[in-house]
Amino acid sequence: MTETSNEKTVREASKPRIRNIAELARMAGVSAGTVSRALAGKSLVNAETRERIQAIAREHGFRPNQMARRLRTQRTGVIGVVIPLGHERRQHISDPFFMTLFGHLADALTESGHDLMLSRVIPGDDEWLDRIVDSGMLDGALVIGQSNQMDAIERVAERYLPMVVWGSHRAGQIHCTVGTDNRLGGRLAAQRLLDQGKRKLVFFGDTGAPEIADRLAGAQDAVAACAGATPLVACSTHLSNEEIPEQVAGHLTQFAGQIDGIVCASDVIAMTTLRLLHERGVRVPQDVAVTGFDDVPIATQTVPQLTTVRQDIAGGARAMVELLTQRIAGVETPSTIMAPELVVRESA
Amino acid sequence: MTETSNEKTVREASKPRIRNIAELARMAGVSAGTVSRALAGKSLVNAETRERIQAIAREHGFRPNQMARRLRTQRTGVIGVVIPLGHERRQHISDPFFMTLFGHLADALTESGHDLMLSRVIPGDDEWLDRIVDSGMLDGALVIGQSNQMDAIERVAERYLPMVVWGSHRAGQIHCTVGTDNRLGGRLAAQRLLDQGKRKLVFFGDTGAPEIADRLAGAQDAVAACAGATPLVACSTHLSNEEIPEQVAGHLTQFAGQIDGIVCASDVIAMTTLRLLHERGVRVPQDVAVTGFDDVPIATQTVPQLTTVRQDIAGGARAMVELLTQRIAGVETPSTIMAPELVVRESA
DNA sequence: GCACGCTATGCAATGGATTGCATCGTCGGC
DNA sequence: GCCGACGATGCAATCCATTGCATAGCGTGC
Repeated sequence: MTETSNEKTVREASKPRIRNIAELARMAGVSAGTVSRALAGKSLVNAETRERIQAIAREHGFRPNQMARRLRTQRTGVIGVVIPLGHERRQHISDPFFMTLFGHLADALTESGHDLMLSRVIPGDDEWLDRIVDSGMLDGALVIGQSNQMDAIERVAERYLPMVVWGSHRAGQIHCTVGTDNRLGGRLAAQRLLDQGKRKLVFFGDTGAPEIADRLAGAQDAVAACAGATPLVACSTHLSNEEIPEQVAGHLTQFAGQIDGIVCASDVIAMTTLRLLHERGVRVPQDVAVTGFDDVPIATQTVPQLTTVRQDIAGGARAMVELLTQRIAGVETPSTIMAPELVVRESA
Repeated sequence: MTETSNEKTVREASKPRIRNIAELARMAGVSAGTVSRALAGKSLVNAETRERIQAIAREHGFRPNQMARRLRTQRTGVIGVVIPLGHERRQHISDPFFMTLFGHLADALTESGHDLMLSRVIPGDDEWLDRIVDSGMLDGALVIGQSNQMDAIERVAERYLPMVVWGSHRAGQIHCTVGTDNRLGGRLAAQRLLDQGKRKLVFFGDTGAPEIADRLAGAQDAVAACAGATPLVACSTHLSNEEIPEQVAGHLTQFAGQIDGIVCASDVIAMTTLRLLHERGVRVPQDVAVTGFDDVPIATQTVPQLTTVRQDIAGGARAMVELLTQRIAGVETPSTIMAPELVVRESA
């Protein structure tokens, strides 16, 4: 039954299917080597022969087996994009920042002729990244976010060159990162609130990830430098979509009436914060001003529109691919740190 | 220079690297075949020998070359996820619906032990899908959205069994789809507006994609069945994030004061609509009620929260993977159509 | 007319794991 | 003490495209 329906479906193309290069060679009356060269468009083959071979291939819809090709050439053309979900299992599915970066990476990789293989990992042991880079499937790896896996990443970087990581750069680290100056970004956000006359600020974010910790540090820098400002309070707020509303609501209740500015570690947190403030009848930005971080597309669609710190996600994606290409070629590239930019809209 | 830094980096592991199974076999004093069996955990090998071989492999961080394995076994364990960007080049990068589905697919595939290879294609010719499925890299393909590429998909489905498509099912079509009953969904949305006493409805969406066309048809069904309701007007609104605000703004200006309900083809369109209505001082839902479609996570974060038609995205993703698994095994599975569900929140 | 060079093509090794079949040794049964 | 059986392992074919080297054929220059 199974086989029947299978065969019925498989065999219906107009021309008999060509299985491999040798078969095509027989049909064309040449050797397999010549077919290989002809299909690769090499100039070593007579133009006429090449055309003939390509015509047959086209007619029968033949395409050389990629596995064999890759085994032989030792290059796969595949780049692994790895998302370590260190603490937040569900974070990235709906996280617009990650998805935006991912989309741009897909664009940049496609343009440079690479395929993209996605691995979402819940790091169980400390070998998860080793397994990926040693699979023999990849020409290189792009890691999105360090999560709490700095050690595992660092260890692999010691021996595996073609890897670029989105995240924070710490002094002395081996692995190559692309990322924003998060500390400066955090400072810009807090400074904006201070400039608007706000003095009682809180920070919403999960400082388990190094990027977020940097943003908090930057915000603290700004607040500490401002006479009359209450010391910045950090409220742990995870990045998972399910948890944000509850946690933010808790914070807002706790600090009701005692704060006038909120530095959010991401636009997603900010968006929820805006909605919950609205439900409580708090006016934004008059009563409480709010800043986001990332400047993802939805930041322009919130009510009120979000004042946020922009990361150049598209540029970062291009940089990651460019650096990776160099590393695949054997060049030991340095990290790239991009400047954040304050985008003033309505919420602060 | 390049080579130097490369060598320096490559050679730093504690143990000398094992290149292939034969080398490991020599070290263990057995044949390559035995090593292969031992690493695969097969019972044909003596338990003691197996342990010894595995120990050596672990110690040296050896993992068998996947290319060779796949070439030999003719199975790759890789599923291609294909996103045809028929008309809207930028749509999917930021489209939360797509990203949510994609995330769930990634989960489901990972759980079933598959790797995920992403292909974003701008269909240039009518061979784009052939190229993907004939690459010899994939055990199967999942196509997200039919876009305007029904013909290309249908043609490939005639000869290529292991493919499942997210989208609409049309009578007589060959390819296997998983999707929501979009017509019913459209009807539910419009009916909700009618039930709230709205009588002058418009539809925002791009009917170039079959799913959207179905939603419109469903909405029209409901409106046509309602005595006293003005015929539904369809306003073309593309799904790309850059175009939505402009187009929606145009529609709102055009119909200012003449409408009291908007059926949006997606939550993203609805979200922008909510913001623009707010800017114009139009109260939602009192003056104009708005419905979305999809029920993506951000639908709960809008102001006011979005009344929308829920698609079971997670369930759909699981269904796609399940069907694909069967098709890989040679079973000709039928399409799955899921029931939509109206989720009433605040906007209608 | 011969030697040399160039182009087009064939030949065969190569990449690395998998697996059916053959083989060897050992143990149990009678 | 011999034979059959079974467990463990080796051998070699196989998957399929790529590519360095060899060669055949033709043309040209002297």
